[in-house]
Order: sequence, then structure tokens, then C-alpha cells
Amino acid sequence: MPYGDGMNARVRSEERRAEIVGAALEVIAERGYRGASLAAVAERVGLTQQGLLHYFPTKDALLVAVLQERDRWDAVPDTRWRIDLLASLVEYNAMRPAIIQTFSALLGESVTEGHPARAYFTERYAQVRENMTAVLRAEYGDRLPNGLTPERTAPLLIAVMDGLQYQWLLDPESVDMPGAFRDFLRLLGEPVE
Amino acid sequence: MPYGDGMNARVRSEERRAEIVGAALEVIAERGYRGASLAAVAERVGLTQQGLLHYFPTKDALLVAVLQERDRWDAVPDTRWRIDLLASLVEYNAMRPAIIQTFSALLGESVTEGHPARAYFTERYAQVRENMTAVLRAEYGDRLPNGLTPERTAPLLIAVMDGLQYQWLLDPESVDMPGAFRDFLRLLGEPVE
DNA sequence: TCCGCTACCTGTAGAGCGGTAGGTTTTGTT
DNA sequence: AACAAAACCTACCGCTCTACAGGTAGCGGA
Repeated sequence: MPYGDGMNARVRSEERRAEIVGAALEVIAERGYRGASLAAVAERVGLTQQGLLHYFPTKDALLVAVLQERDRWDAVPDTRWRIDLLASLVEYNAMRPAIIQTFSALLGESVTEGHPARAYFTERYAQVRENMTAVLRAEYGDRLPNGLTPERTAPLLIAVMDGLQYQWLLDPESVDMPGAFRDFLRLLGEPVE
Repeated sequence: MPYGDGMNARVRSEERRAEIVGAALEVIAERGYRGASLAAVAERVGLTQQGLLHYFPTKDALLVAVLQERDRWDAVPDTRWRIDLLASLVEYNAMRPAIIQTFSALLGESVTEGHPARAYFTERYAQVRENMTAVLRAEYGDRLPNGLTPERTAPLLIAVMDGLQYQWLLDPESVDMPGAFRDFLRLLGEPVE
């Protein structure tokens, strides 16, 4: 099957890489990063393991691409985040267990020593906390109805999202993730507009 | 007339096993379960890998022992759990990062397919949710000040504890885990006695 | 048409893994 | 003293893993 389908080499290469990253997401969801073998990822896109290494020279390089993909994915460009959009996000996540599982598994692994994703998650959470603080401040002002500051509420908000994900992944029947998250938002109180 | 003194073979064997389980906890904290090799655990207690296999015939058997150890550890026998005791527990946890890291890493891995700890965590969380529901009901009655039921609050409580642990493990300087947890308890409102 | 580059491949090195087989020393019981 | 069992050991098997080396085939540009 020749490549003459109207696309140039650069585009085809980029597409192949994206395909590989997608397969890596799946395999990591199933086996974690340490458990994910390059061969398993390669097989899923119809390559040999060595063929895959042509696109990503090391396993870590592939992980980096996976993490960048995530960054690109939930970088909502200019949208003014609002709290109720978060609820929708959680609802959306509940329909994409694979992605949630990938990053929940990675987060768990990342707390171990010398894990290649550790720095990524550390920085990411610092950034998300800042981000959420800003969102909360925009919505509530400097004090929430219950007296907490946005700075102190942000870590709780994030913790609830992550923690619910684990409970939900382990037992989706028993845990209504979006519902529980909305409950938490009610706990924060109604913004006084 | 079996074992006459206080230091018989059975006791020594049990001590050795406990020693091994302790070492396994450490290694899992550092590398996760999949990344933890029997040889690394064995070395830590001055054994060869095969010597370790004399006590635990398979790697999974060792994991089972680790999980049982945890169950034994936080099975507070008859103490009536109370909410403020939870805050103390979180404070105590903040002084034992190793144990937290072990089980955070295991929880993360456990969501992957066919992980040997998956069933354990699924059951454990179901049980803990029940437990927390009872605690909340004892403290607040059938309705919390904010209108939520104990059943719906329990998953949130657990989610906050777990989620905060990840943030804290990744960046202890930036996250005041016990403080944040107390903030969450304030969010629940004061019990009306 | 030639040439270089991309996109793969086969082969293999080198290390680490869990687990088995079977031996030997140590220990405790009789 | 005799014996059995527990507590280890050495040796090794078969597998899997990442990564390197080096080759080949086809495409695109000059």
C-alpha cells in the first residue's frame, strides 16, 4: 500500500505518532506505565517494537508525548472556566473511563521514587491549584459562603475530583461520580452574585 | 510437649515474616508493586530471593500479606470512630509518608486490569464507605447541616482524604494535608448536638 | 535517473524477572 | 544419638523487557 494518498511525509509521520500515542494511552490504562511494554503498544498499531522506537527513541520519550497530549487535551483555550463547567467536565469524564484510568494509574505510579512522570504531576498540580483558585475567586470573591478562602478550597476541589475517580474506577456501579461531585459543589455554597 | 519457651520456632518464623512484610512495604513505596522485585525485598532483610520464597511462595502471596497487614493496622477494634478522630488520623498519616506512599501507589496500580490488589481495594472502599456513613450518621443524624445525607457524604470524605494524599506526596511543601482536611470538615458544618 | 531520507524490518545484546529443583546447614524433639 | 523439619542456599530455566546495530525498500526532490 503506497503512501501516495495526497498527504506529504510530515503529515503522515505526525499522524502515525498520534496513533502510537493513542495506543500507548490504552496500554497504560490496562497495565500502568511500568507494566506497559513497547511491544504491546507497537502491536496495537501494527508495528514491531523496533519500528515504534523509530518514532519514539525511548520508552520515556513516549511517556512524555502521552503527557503532552493530555496537556493539549484539557487546555481549554480562552474559555472562562466556571464552576458549573467543572461539573460538566466530570460528567464527560464519566463517559471516558479509559482516559481517566490512564491518568489515575499514572498518578499512582508517579508518587514512587524516580518515576519519570513525577515532575510532570508535581508541576501540573501546582498549576491546577492556581488555576482553580482563580476560578473560585472569580465565582465567589475572596471568601466562600462557608468562610474558606479560594486558596484553601482549591486543593479540596481537586482532591475530591481525583479521589472520586479512584472510587469510581474500582466500582462504577456503587459510585455516582458526577452526582457526588455536584454534592460537593453544593457543599461549597451558592455564589452570591 | 511442644514449644516450651517463649522464643520457639513458630514465633521466630512469624517475626521473620513480619520483617519481610515490612521490607515489602518499603520497596513497594519506592517502586510500586510491579516495580518491586522479590530480590530487592529479600536483600533488605538479608536473604536471597529464593530464601524469601521460602516464606512467601509467590509474589502475590507477599502482596496479600502486605494488604492483610494494613487491615490489621487500621482496624480500630471497638473504638467509636468520631469525626475529629479522623482529623487526628490524617495528622498521624502526615508523619508516616512511607505507609501512605505504599498504599497510594498500590491504589493507583490497582485500577489497571487484572491487578492482584484490585479486588482488595474494591471491597475495602465499599466497606469504608459503609463505615464512614455510620460515623457521619452517629455524629450528624440523618441530615448534615448542609442538607446532604451521610450516604452521599461518605464518598466525598474518602475522596478528599485520598486526593489530598496524592497532592501531598507529590509536593509536601505546598500542601498542608491535615489543615486542608480540617477545612473540609468545617465545610461539613458543626454537628448539632 | 540518481540520491538521500523516512519508515520500517531482522537480529541480538544484556539485564532482570518470578519461579523450580535440589541440596545443605541449623534447630528442635525424642 | 537419631531423626525430622525448618531455614536457608546455589544453580538454573524460560521468559520478558528496553535498546542498539545494521539492513532494506520505497518515496520525493534535484
